[in-house]
Amino acid sequence: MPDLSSLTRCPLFAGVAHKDLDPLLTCLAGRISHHTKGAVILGAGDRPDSVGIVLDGRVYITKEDYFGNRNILTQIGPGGLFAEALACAGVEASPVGVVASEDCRILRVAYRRITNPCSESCGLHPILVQNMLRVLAQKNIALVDKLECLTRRTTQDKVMSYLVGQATRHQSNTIDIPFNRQGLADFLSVDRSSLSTELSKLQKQGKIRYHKNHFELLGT
Amino acid sequence: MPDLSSLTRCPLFAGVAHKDLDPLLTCLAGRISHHTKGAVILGAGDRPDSVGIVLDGRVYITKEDYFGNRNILTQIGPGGLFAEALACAGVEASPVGVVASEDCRILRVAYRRITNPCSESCGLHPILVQNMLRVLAQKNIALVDKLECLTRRTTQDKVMSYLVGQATRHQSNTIDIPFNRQGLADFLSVDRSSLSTELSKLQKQGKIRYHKNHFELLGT
DNA sequence: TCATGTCTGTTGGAAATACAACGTCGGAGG
DNA sequence: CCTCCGACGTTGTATTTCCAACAGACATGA
Repeated sequence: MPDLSSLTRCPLFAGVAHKDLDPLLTCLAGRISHHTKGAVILGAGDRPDSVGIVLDGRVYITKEDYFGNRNILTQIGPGGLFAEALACAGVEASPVGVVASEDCRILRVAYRRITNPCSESCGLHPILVQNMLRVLAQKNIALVDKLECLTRRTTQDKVMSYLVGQATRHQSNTIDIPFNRQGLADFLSVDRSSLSTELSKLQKQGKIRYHKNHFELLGT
Repeated sequence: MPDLSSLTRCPLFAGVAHKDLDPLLTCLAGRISHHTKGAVILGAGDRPDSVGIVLDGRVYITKEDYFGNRNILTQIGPGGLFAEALACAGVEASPVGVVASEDCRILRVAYRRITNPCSESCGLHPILVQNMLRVLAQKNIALVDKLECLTRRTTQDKVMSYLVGQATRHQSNTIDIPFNRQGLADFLSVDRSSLSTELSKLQKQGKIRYHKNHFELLGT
């Protein structure tokens, strides 16, 4: 019996008791596959008819731009999902690729098996569907939040938009962000040194105060 | 019996026969409300526990930025959904507001009623859930596509990223885009005249050819 | 203690963008 | 036919950002 401990961290299986996991997987016809570092798990252009779940290791989500450069969009670790939006939307050809960034173990579940209640009425499908809805919706909200930062035209506005968004979410004027400078710059799609410069300006203008990852909004 | 003709265009009710709509709505406990132009349909901070569907008229989705400016994110017409991601994600306080941009009629359906099968087993809930998954997933993909354009740092890259994305989706090197120049500039968050300038440059460089809304990619 | 590496802020020149202003084109309506 | 008006492209200038290089702070480990 394979090690499924990562699934307890997987939002798709939230609310499913550990003892129910194994029978659920046979009901879902989940297939576990192994991949060595660098192996292509889902190729760009393939039909993404199943949801992928990372059990061990990490995978890159990649996409080619118009120059032909393969670009890393994000990295996903144990318990993480991939290709779930593509599967739910019924996309024919995946616009992105999935590549093993380390040796990894992947669980694949056919999308139809999740939504169609199984004959034995195991009763867990409604939970999975509910979870899937929540996952998609939360990702949706996160994407909109990021978009709101990126639509700003100046670096100052982008940073302030990000910080105010975080502060609103935490209901507080002091926040600890999960990025270092380079990470924040990448998130906002700006140059790191430019970001540092603009942060200094904002501090001199009395709008914010900060030290490393800790920020304080100084609204009037 | 109210006019529900807009619902045939609503992706949430795709695949539901017209004659089934009325009983389905009573089963969903859908409530129809009227709003005059400018009325607040969902206030920022309210709990979005139901999905909104525009039957007639149009609504704005608005959000305040950190200056206190109320900003219009998008406009939604007959058959369109709003607050669906917020409801599915179980958000406590809405970060956006919904305001009637014209006199309008709104149908609200409690989120739980959609996912929980009704006692009379009307059999349509699985269709609704499937539709909801598809709506969220497609919106997800659209957001990622837009993000991919906006993460580019130069206007040329943003435009090319957009055009190549559209061309890939249409499987063709010639595309008619649904924007005029100002619309495209807004979508890419750049200045309109700067966009025009960069488009000229791209044409002189022999990378694209265009006339009004019609574009042609001249890859090698 | 010293060497090393990482993270951060700063600086100056090059490049890109925003912004305002203007000319042209083509359609709508009198 | 003419005028008006909006969409589009072009130009020049001010502003902003990028980019490369460097310096200081800090942690780690020999």
